[in-house]
Amino acid sequence: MKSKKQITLADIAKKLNVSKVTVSKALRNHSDISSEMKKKVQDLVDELGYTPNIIARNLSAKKTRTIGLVIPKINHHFFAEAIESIYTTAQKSNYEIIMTVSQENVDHEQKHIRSLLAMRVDGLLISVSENTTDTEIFKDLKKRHVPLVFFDRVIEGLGFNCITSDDEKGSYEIVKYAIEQGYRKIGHIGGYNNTNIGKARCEGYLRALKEAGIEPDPACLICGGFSVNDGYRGFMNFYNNKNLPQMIFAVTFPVALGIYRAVEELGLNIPRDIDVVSFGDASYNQFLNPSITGVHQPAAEIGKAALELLIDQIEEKEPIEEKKIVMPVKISLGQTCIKKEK
Amino acid sequence: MKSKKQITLADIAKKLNVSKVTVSKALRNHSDISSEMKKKVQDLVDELGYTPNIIARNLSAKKTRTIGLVIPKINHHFFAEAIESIYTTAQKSNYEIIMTVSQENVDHEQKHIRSLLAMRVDGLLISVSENTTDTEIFKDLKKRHVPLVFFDRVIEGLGFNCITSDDEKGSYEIVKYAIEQGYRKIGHIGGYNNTNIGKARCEGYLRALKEAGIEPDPACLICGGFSVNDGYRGFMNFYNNKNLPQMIFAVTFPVALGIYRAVEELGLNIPRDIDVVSFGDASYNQFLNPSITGVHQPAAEIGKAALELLIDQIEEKEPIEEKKIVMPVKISLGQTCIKKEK
DNA sequence: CTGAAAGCGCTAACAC
DNA sequence: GTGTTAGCGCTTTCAG
Repeated sequence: MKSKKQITLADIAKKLNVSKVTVSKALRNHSDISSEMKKKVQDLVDELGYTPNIIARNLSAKKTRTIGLVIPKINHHFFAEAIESIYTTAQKSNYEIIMTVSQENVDHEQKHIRSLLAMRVDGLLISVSENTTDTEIFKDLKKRHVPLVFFDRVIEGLGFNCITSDDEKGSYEIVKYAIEQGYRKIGHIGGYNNTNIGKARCEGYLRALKEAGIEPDPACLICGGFSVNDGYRGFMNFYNNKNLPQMIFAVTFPVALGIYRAVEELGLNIPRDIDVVSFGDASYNQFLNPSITGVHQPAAEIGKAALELLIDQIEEKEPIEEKKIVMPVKISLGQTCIKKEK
Repeated sequence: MKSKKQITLADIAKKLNVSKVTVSKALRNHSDISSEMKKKVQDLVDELGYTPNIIARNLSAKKTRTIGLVIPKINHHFFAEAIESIYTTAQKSNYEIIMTVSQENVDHEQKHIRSLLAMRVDGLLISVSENTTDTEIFKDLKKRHVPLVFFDRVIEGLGFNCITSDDEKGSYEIVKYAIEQGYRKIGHIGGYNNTNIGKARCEGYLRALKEAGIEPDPACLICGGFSVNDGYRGFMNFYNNKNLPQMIFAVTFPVALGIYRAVEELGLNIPRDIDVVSFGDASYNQFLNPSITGVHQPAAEIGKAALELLIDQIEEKEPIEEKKIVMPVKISLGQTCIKKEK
């Protein structure tokens, strides 16, 4: 802000022949100040276009009413929706959000956390990158009593509150559903097992298979990331190994899109040649060709709940005890995974 | 941050029996300080887990290396992509972004601008809401010499730099293309004419019609917003008035999706009963049924260019003279708007 | 190479 | 009601 000169409290105090304190209080509508004084101050403020310096205020207040948000990606329907909801919620509660994007990169993630700490945010809302395995930095945050809530991609056991979808159950149910439709050879293009969601979704998948008496075939299980490219690569992998399952359970919606891309490139067809279900969805799913049957994730609710929990923690100053909130999910039917005639 | 007690420069200075200044300089790797001293400082910093207080630094530096970003929506492919690119660019240039979302609401927009100003961001990157008509606040920013760049949804003539897609030309070309495919009765579900993009896209549409000797039919032109719901409502409007064109040019990709939704609900079919082209696209467009033929917008490039321009302005302190950058667009073919046999 | 002093703009605590 | 004093944590002169 390289204006000619920022107007300060002192400027307007001088013009009014009062002290800075009077002006400061008047601005914050303090009961100390007479209403005439308040009016005089307000008028001058409007006239001069004075904008209070929040930085100075925060410095002396030692809090910022600001939340640091760390997410792996923006351009992914789940996160876009969660973020939007976090912003809406923050606005209602009069908090500012400083969002940072790790791009699934651990170094960025750590750098961002440090920046946010340096900016003295009142708390942190984090969804970790797919490569985050080192928990040192979080243990350190715990030691420093930094209010922190993990959402979606969480790290348990560190004493922080976590909010996730019911990953295991959702996965179990969608795979069970596929089995009920007559599919037997069901593959999984999954995430990394070091992430809670990668692991839980894989476990749900395996549980459904076992429960149906289907022996899981390791060759049908590919682990990688959560992006479109990971889905693409995963499918190509199956294809090149001449090991196409009948049905693939994609760990995320973007992974499913990656499968779609690969399938299209290869001149194959869904569901004729290969069928797909996924964990997670998108508002435009209904317009896909074919639309995907999958697990609907309450992204907005998760974002909102995470922020509210964090704010409680910040404001009520309660001792932080690890609490895990699991949001229910449900299957949403599309044009894939239709009953298979044997 | 309600830690037991934040460690400050003074703490580490005392432990080292030197002054705060020495520590401060050592931390910023100032040439004044001996390397032994620097090492001692660094070691203690690591040991104590000291995190510098950026707020205090910013207060005395009178700048923040922070950019304020104001956008109307997140969950819209254009913005999601632009934001992602802005964040990546910011990271490279070592700037922090504070993003705010107006939700297409003018009051929020103004409130956010004021907050960002109060936070003393070094500059502002803005894409205005669809309802923004009052330019007072921007004139005020101009008076205060606040570095500001508009992108996509811009306000011209105020002396700020603007970056947009080539809205008029892109619209002209897609409509011209539709005409070449044999469509004559072409409608437009457009945005508000008080926005640059709504206006320019409508103008391009009209120019193409006129050039082809087609008299524009006012009944085929519906103005509204840029969202999925606006597309839905627009289409229902046509339908209820029993005035369906052969082809609709949607002002944005979400508007096109709204049309898709309405069409599906009514049991109609694209392109059998009604055809659609749109301005803007999405990475998942290729998987839509049918995929849309439309104008491809370089969202990431626009975001990047906007931020770079802003940073130049902030750092070079050049006098700000209005500059308008128009990014070229191109038609991307999908499954709609296929040659029509008369 | 190091440090003392002053100040960034605001607020809390306590007088007057 | 209003003002004085004393910081918040850091940086920038400018002496030493």
